[in-house]
Formats: sequence, structure tokens, C-alpha cells
Amino acid sequence: MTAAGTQTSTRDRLLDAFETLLKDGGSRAATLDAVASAAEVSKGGLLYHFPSKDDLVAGMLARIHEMGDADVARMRTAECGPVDFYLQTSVDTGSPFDRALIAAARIAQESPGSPEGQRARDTMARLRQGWFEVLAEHLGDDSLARTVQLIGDGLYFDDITGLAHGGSLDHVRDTLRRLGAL
Amino acid sequence: MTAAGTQTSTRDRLLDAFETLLKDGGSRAATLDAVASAAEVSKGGLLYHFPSKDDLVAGMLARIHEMGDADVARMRTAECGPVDFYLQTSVDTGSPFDRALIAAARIAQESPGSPEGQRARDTMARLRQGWFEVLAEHLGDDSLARTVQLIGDGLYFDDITGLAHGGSLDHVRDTLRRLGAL
DNA sequence: GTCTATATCACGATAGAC
DNA sequence: GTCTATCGTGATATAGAC
Repeated sequence: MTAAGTQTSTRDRLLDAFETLLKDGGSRAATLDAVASAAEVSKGGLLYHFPSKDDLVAGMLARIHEMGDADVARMRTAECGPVDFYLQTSVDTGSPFDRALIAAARIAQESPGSPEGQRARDTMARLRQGWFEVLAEHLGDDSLARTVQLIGDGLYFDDITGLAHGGSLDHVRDTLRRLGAL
Repeated sequence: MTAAGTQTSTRDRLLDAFETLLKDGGSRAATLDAVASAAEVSKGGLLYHFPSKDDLVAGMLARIHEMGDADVARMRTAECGPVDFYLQTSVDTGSPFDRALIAAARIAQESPGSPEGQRARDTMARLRQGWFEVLAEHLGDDSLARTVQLIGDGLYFDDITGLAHGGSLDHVRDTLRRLGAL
């Protein structure tokens, strides 16, 4: 946060690498060695910025919080409306936010009992709360809002698990139009 | 498969322990030591039945295939209808099948690139295909069937990730009744 | 079929030079 | 702020006794 330029700091490069490894290879692949190597930094260099793996996770989650607030704001004012915006962003578009979200979901599941896992879950719960509020406000119907959110979760799950189907988004739009939600 | 009695074989006890550890602690907790210990067998005993961790995963997936075929059969003839049956079984009821499914989902996500991950994904894809066929046949509408399936995926994702909401199932039923799907 | 070693290796983390 | 070198631990897997 010291410069406004486009050059990414070592710190951000490390977090980027961590997220990418988590997304593509799961938590077992996201070792400190692998992160350092992918970011083209030595392990010692990594551990200067993040003294432990916990700190790496914490740094990642902190970045997500910032991006999450911006995402909710965009959702509110999206031209296509909040519902379609939500659905569109529930499939992995390859954006940095999606990458970070998938990485967080991996942490949440791969360490169900650990403190890091709990923090990742808290982060996701907060994001989901923000999205739900916009959906419920826009739709004026909690049941419908919750259903839309679950559909988004389903789209996310399929992407994350590698089960995604091509036409799913169109099928959902079709159904939601019948409900007057789109 | 030698006896029809109720006493569980060592083999099955090991698979049970593996699934439980995967569900409760993620793949990092499901080590060979932990599995052997939880099943009250020595590590050598485990490795007699499953010479490698890969074999443990393969054994688990094989059991899922059997249970999956039985589940689809029950779904077809369920008194409450296939849709509600599908939704009910999309939240973790604590059944052996749910436990196995959650375990498979963890493997699929924690080793996205590895052969085991691919096999887990194949298993899940096959199960989903079975469920989808019943839903589409019953509803006579691919878009609606795909939407119901995504809602089920969403319910599953929330459970798996520890994000589940109490009233989600009722909200969904409410919405699906409006669509004439329930 | 089940057990007790034990080999091998990779992971997270520390120490200290530059 | 970044590096190399190294320690301690815990994971998979092997060998061979019972």
C-alpha cells in the first residue's frame, strides 16, 4: 500500500503464487518451497514477509476482504442486475478474486478443524452475508434469495471440484426467469 | 464379500476410519498412521490390505460406486418423489453414504492434478449423471433438472465447507413449489 | 493377517551471512 | 530485503518376524 504504481510487490507476488498453487494443485501442493519457487523468491525471502504459513493464509484472507467489499459494491450497481451479476461471478472467470476465493475454499476444507480453516470459513461467511443482503434486498424474498445463493454455491462447487457443465449458467437463467428473478 | 453377517471386516473398518478422518480433518489429517490408529490396526496391518494410499482411495471409491447405484434406485422409488429425496440427501444426514461422498469431494479438491483426484472426480461425475437422469426424466425439463441439481450441489458445498444455514432446505422447497417441481 | 522396526524423503521453520 | 544452510518432525513405504 505504499505505492500506487502497477509494479507488484514481492509480498503480492507471493500471495498470488500461493493462491495459484492452492487452486491448481490443492493445499498439498502449496508448500512453502513451491510458493517461493513460483514467486521466484528464496524460501528465506518468503519467510521474511510471512514468518509462518499461518501468516501466509492470513495475508491472503486480508486481501480477500478488500476485494470482497469492492465486489459487493459492483454487484449493487451492476447493469445486468445483482442476480445475474452474482451468477456470472459464481463461475470461475479466471479473475484474481475468483482465484482467491477458490484458494480460500480449499483452505476451509482442507483444515476443517484448524484455526486457519476457521478463519477461512469466517471470511467466506462474511462474503456470503454481503451477497445475500444485496440479493434479499433486490428480490424482496428471503426464500428466493437463499435459493439463488445456493445455485451460485452449486456453480462454484462444480467449478472448484472440476465437475462444471457447459450450459449450466443458461439453464439457471432460464429457470430464474420463470420465477421473475431475472 | 465373503460373509453376509453384520460383523465388519478389518478392510471395511479401515475404509470407515479413512472416510471419517477425511471428513472431519481434511486430507492432511488422514495419514496412514491416523487411519491405522483410528481403525485400531497397526500400520503394517493397514498396508497389508491397502499397499499404498492410492489403494486406500481406490477402495473407498469402489465402495461409493456400489452405494451410488443403490441410492439412485431408492431415489427413483422414493415416496416423497425424486426431487425432495435428492434435496434431503444433499444435506449431510450423517449416513455412511454422505460420509463417503464428503470424503471423495475432499480427495477431488485436495489433489486436483493427481491421478487419485481424477478418479475421485470421475466417480462423482458418474454419480451426478445418475441423479441428473432421474431428475430430468421425472421433471421432463433439462433446465429445471440442472437447476435442482445445482441447488443440491450448493447444499452439499455449504455442508462440506461448514457454511450451512439452518433453514436453507425449507427455503428451497418453498421456491421449488412455485416452479411446480415439488 | 497382523505386528515391529526402519529407510527415505519432504515439509515447516530457524540461524546467520550478505 | 534477500540469500544459503541446516535442524526437527512427520509422512509414505519396505523388510521381515510372528
